[in-house]
Amino acid sequence: MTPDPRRDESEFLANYDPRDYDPVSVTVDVVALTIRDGALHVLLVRRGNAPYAGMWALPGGFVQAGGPLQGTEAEDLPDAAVRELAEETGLSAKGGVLGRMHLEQLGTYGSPGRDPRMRVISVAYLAFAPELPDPEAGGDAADAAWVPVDALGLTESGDQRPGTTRRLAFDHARILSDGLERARGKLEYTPLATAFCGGEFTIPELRSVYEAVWGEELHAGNFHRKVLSVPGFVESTGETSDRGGRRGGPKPRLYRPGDARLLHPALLRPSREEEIR
Amino acid sequence: MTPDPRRDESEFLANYDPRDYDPVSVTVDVVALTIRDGALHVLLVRRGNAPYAGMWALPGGFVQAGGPLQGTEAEDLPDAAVRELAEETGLSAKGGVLGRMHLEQLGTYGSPGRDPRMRVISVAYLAFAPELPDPEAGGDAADAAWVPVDALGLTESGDQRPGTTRRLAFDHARILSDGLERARGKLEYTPLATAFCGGEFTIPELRSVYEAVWGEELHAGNFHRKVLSVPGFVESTGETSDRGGRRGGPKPRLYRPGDARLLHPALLRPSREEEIR
DNA sequence: TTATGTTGTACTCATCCTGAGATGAACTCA
DNA sequence: TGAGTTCATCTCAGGATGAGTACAACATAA
Repeated sequence: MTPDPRRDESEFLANYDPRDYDPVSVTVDVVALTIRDGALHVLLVRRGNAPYAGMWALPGGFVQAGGPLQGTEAEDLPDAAVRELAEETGLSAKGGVLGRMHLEQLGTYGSPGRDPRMRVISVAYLAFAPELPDPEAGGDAADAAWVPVDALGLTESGDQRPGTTRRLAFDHARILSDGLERARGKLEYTPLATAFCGGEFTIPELRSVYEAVWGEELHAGNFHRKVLSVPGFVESTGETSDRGGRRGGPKPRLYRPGDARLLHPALLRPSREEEIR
Repeated sequence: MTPDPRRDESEFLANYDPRDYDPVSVTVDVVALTIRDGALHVLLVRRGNAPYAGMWALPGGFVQAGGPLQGTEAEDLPDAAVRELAEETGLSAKGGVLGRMHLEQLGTYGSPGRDPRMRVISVAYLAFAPELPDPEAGGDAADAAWVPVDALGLTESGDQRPGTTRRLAFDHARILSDGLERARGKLEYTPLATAFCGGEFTIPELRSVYEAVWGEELHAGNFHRKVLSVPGFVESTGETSDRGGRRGGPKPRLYRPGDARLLHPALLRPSREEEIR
């Protein structure tokens, strides 16, 4: 049940006055992940003003509520996430890469006191992107960059280790930790690792995505067999890659994402044994 | 990044006026599931007033923002979920069953127009409860009841089949569908099925939980072997059940929930094959 | 050119997990 | 007493997995 049902609709609207209510702000924050140089990176912006001036934060901002006061259109939550991402990266929201990128809701963070100024409920989104250009600081940000997640010193409990230079504002260390754990899990039972690659990729490239997200090396032969045996994971293009920069070996074959939405059987990560309880 | 960082904190608070902003309301809705007579039930309340008067809805309501206008304490989101559940069931929130019940965030629903009155962002929670007494309609509800989910005619796309008598208000059919799918998945890789049982249970009782949630019969022998072989899923009490009502056979042994938080290896549901793409 | 090291792909093999069925003992009900 | 049901365990075949091996294709250095 959503708001107060004790008045009927027209009566409610006639009697409603926002001044009767304590204000709650709703924002979206985006955990945008990509692979650069074989390492997992997250998009961060640097805050120019208090609170948390100089610290880094996830890109995000207000959801446009829709109404007469600001004169904005009401905006759906995923649209707000893409808009905020576009404002920070300088990429176009609709036609470009951002429109085809994988985006899913991560969770909502609303503890009292998570923003020192006022009550803020933040809906976090998780995005998987292929390699994108360096962002241009825009909007409210003093700076914006793809940052290797290993450089943030995240602990399992959602904090940052003491001594980490890049500190995260608000509860964004927790949100990012949750996003990383979600990403690690998603790679197990969905084909979303292909969302980190471009339109075509080789099996070794796909393997390097898994290794970057999971943080451990995988057995090349078994990975190859597994990917090709799961129906709908990838489909062959018939071509071979001529990308340079490799240190030897035959030209790897090229593949496209398949049409499966779930991997069956799943690709379970080896380290899962230890973190069971 | 959360709100406007262009002013510092004290300046922001001095200049902040909620009348400058279009209002957004934040509610929590709860998908509370339990097993009754071997069938999966969800807690629903019947709306007494417009909009959607006479229709059924998930229990829920406003989050207390905290502030001078209503004079309420700021309330964390899970606390709001438990409070709303307590108001509908008549059970005590803190000490009783509701305090020990499994509760997790399901997702946030904020499409413009999902509430005809105003912009409402709803944070949905998912609860697994052991068998609870019939609820007493309280708070805003005209009626409250545990309803078999099969009687709601839910389709995979989150709608209700035409001809279903109990219609769900707002987008609650979608929220409930998402909650059911989450529950089905959770049973695969977590020991949360035990949250539907009381403190002690038999393997056949646990199996009936899986069968009710997954909607398919399981092989008794294989299920037994699997549950006992997964480390930390259940631990024996050494006792046997003397519960009546069974149609024959030896007295089953009693078990307690174990200390595992994840099932490894997982208990995969057989029907997963068909819904892969 | 040759030698060396690296990489992509394919194969083997022992082990584990799973699904399907069978068995026997314990219990209820007619 | 007999028939039917249920709990618990066992067997067996097939599939999936982890670890290792093999070899050709390629880059680079000697």
